[in-house]
Amino acid sequence: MDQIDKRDVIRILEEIAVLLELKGESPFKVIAYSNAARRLETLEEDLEELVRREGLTSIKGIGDALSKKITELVTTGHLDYYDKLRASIPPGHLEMLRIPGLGPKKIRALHEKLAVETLGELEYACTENRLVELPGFGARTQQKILTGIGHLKRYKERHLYSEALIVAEELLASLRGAPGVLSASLAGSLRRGNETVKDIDLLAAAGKPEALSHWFAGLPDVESVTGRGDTKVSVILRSGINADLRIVSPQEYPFALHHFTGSKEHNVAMRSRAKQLGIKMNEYGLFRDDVLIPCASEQEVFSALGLAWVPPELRENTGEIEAAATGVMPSLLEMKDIRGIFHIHTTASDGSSSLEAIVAAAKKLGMEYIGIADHSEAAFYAGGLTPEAIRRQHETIDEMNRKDPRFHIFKGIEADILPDGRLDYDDATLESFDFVIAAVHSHFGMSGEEMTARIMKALGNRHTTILAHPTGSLLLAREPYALDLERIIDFAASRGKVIELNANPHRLDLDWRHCKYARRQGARIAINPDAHHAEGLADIRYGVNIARKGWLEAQDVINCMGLGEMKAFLAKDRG
DNA sequence: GCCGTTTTCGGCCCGACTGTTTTCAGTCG
Repeated sequence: MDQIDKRDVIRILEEIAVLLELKGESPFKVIAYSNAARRLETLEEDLEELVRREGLTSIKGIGDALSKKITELVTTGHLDYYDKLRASIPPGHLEMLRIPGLGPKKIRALHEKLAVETLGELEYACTENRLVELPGFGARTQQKILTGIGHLKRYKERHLYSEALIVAEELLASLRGAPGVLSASLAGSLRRGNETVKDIDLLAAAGKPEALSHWFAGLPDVESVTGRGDTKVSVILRSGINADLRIVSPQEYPFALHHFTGSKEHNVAMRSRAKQLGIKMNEYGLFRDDVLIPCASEQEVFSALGLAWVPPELRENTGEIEAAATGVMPSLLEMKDIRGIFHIHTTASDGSSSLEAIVAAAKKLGMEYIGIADHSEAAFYAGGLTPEAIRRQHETIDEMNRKDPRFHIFKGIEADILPDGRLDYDDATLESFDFVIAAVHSHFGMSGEEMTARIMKALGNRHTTILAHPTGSLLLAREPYALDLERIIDFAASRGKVIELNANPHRLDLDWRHCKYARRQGARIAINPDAHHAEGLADIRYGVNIARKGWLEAQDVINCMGLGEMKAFLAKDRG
């Protein structure tokens, strides 16, 4: 019997929903499965315990059929229904759902008419111009699919930072406990905190490299070994992520740590600086006239080149070396600077945690205040709030604020930016909030000019406090919409509007590449988890990471205001 | 698939866009 935990059950239910969609089942049946998965996500009781006492059907959204299936999964580790369903659908069809413009019906048509089962076959059919003649398809659809396949192929080679980090931190912990390891660290883009990474780079200092290399290749997480020498092991992990371990001597370690952290561009610039100083630099050390300059730490490596230590996040050759040469580095934002969290959804719209659960989670994170922002009315799909629902929510919040004066809940809304740039709700309703987050959730396809004008109009609205996820991109899934971001940032800065750095690990939008610009223009940033459940509040750490990468300091980020300052800030904003 | 003081069948998931059509199916948020 395979061991199955709650997460597996949730994953399988979600996959069944997708498979049923591909099969052309009733959309309501599909929703029933994904609903059940969501219910389990927020289940407080132990799932196994619940199964044992046959209490599953007491959960709203789980009836006889789902209860039986979940019970089978939990008790036997398998689900016959799921196995058969999976076997009946080509795996390539699941991937195709991620191509914009392709849904279950079109995928089925491609299968029936052209016998397309894999992404490769679909791409080939497009290049052969065979989609053009199919009913319901045409030249533009074919081109759109081809573009989508191109993106998908690029995305497949990369992983979200948050997902790679979990795997990498576990590996690092076991590596540090491995026999003979003196020091170990993450390296590469993961150590630099990039929003997506190609693989996991690890570095270790050890006396006996060949023994450690053997040990690493034999880890239970390792699916297969793609290369193994005395100083480098490359493996594919069970999670599907590639990992490289470099093993060096303790003496080489500081140099190797810098070298394998990169980025390539940073290293090139560092080597060029070293050369100017008559020093040769590589992964084995710094050498003057072929004599090693000993360094016990990365700090000393930088210092030997006349530089202050550069935090890994900044090593992208975007001015960090010049800054380090002056000896003054920015005092980068840290998690401990964050005192409040905005952009949180509750069960009032599409969130899955109650206001009470969110307050508890925020207090646990040491926050002084939060800002609730459920969806506005135009977002029907997300259960947007009617004016009546808003009134009720505000009463609840007022009551909670009265009961606990040491913690404050700000009343906000994530108001849709309508296609013409107006905000959802009339002025009187907007007036009733402490803050308004304006967000684009529809009509992504407009031209850059139109989109820029639309967003600027929304930013010009006196009620708008924050612009949500400014480019709408989803990492490894959806490209940003067309827009002139710099113009928007300039405008936001001139009107005292705040730009969101959405901390959801799938978004991380504002991009770190634009943070520095925003800062220079004087636009303030709000790091918002866009949380849809209480645990989601902790995603703020990913936003802090990106903010650091974007050179932001506590003074640039509104979340660092204390409660009193924030009250004044939002009050002024209303005026 | 689930649900039910409208209760064992028939709702549930709304509206707009896109690209295909010439009145609309499929996709998407």
